[in-house]
Amino acid sequence: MTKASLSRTLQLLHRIVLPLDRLLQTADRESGCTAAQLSILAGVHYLGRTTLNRLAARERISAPTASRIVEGLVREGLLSRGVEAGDRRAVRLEVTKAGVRAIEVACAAREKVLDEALKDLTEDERAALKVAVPGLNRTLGLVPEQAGSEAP
Amino acid sequence: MTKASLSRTLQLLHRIVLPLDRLLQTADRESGCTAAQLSILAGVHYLGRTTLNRLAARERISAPTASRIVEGLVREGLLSRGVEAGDRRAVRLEVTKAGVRAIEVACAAREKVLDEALKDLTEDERAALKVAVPGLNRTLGLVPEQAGSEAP
DNA sequence: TGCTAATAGTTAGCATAGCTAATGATAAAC
DNA sequence: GTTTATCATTAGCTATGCTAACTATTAGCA
Repeated sequence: MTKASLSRTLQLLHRIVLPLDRLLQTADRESGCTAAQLSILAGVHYLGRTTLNRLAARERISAPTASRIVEGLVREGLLSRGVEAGDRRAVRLEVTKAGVRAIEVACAAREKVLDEALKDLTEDERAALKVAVPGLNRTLGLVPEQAGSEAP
Repeated sequence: MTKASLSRTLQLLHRIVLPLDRLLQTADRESGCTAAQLSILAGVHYLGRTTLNRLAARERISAPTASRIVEGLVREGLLSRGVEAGDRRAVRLEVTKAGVRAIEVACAAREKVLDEALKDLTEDERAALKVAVPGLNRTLGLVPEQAGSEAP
C-alpha cells in the first residue's frame, strides 16, 4: 500500500475515535464503571501486574492521573493495592473478584452498544475489522507479548 | 462471519478506543486545538451547516456540551455563529478561514502521530484498515450521505 | 559509611469536557 | 391568543487530563 493511500485512511480514522469513545461512554454510564477506570482495570487484569508508571505509559496517561484513577478503583474495592516485594517504593496492583465482575458487566454493556452501532457494516468491512483491530491492539502495546517484553 | 467471531473483535476494539484518543490528544496539545473542538470544527466543515442539536447528536454529546465547545471556538475566531434565516431560535455555524487553517494544522499533527504509532502494522492490517475505517465512519454517521439524510 | 542522584508514587491545583436540570426565546398547534 | 413544543444557553456537578512540587525509597559512588 502506498503511503498516500494510507494517509486518507488515517484522516478518517482519527475522526471516528472521539465519537466512538463517546458512544462507549453511554454504555459505561449504565455499567457504573467509567471509561478510564475500565481501561485500567482491564489492563491490569489481562496484561498482569506492572508498576504504576508502566501502567500509565501503556494507558498513555500521566502517572498522577493513573494514581488518581487507581485510588478510586481501590476505594470501590475493584482493585487491591499493596507494596511490591522487591521495591518498597512500587505498588502491587491486583484486580479483586468484584473487579473481575465489574469488567465482565462493563465489557458486556460496551459490546452490546458497539454491536448495535456497527450492525450496518458490510461483511467485507466486518472481515476487515477482524484483521485490523488486533493489529491496532498490538501496535498500541495492549496485548501481551513475549515474557519480559515490557521490562526495561 | 459468525456473530461469535465478531464478538472477539469488538472486545479488542473497545479496548483501543481510549488509548487511541489519548494518543491523539498528545498531537492536539501541540496543535492548540482540543479533540472536542477539532471534532466539531471538522464536522461543521466537512458535513456542512446543521442546527446545534443535530451537531450534538452527530457528535454524540449533549446540546449544552456542544454549546459550550462552540462558544470557545467562536471566542477563538475559528467558528462564526449567526442566526439561522428561517428559524430565529436556531444558530448558523460556519468555519472561518482561521478555522480551516486550524483544521489543517491539527489534522496534520494527528496524522503524523497516528502514522508513527501505526508504523508496525503489517501490509494486510493496513489494507484491512483501509476497508474497515470508511465503514466505521459511515455507520457512525460521520460522512455525508444523500441530500436530506440528516433531515428529521 | 554517608552523601548525592535517580526513581516510584502521591498531592495540589488548574483546565476541559461530559452530564442533568432549569431558563429564555421563538415557533407551532389549536 | 393561549398553550405546547423546540432551540439554545446558563448553572452546577463530576471525572479526567495535565504540570509542578513533594515524600519515600533505591542506587551510585567517593
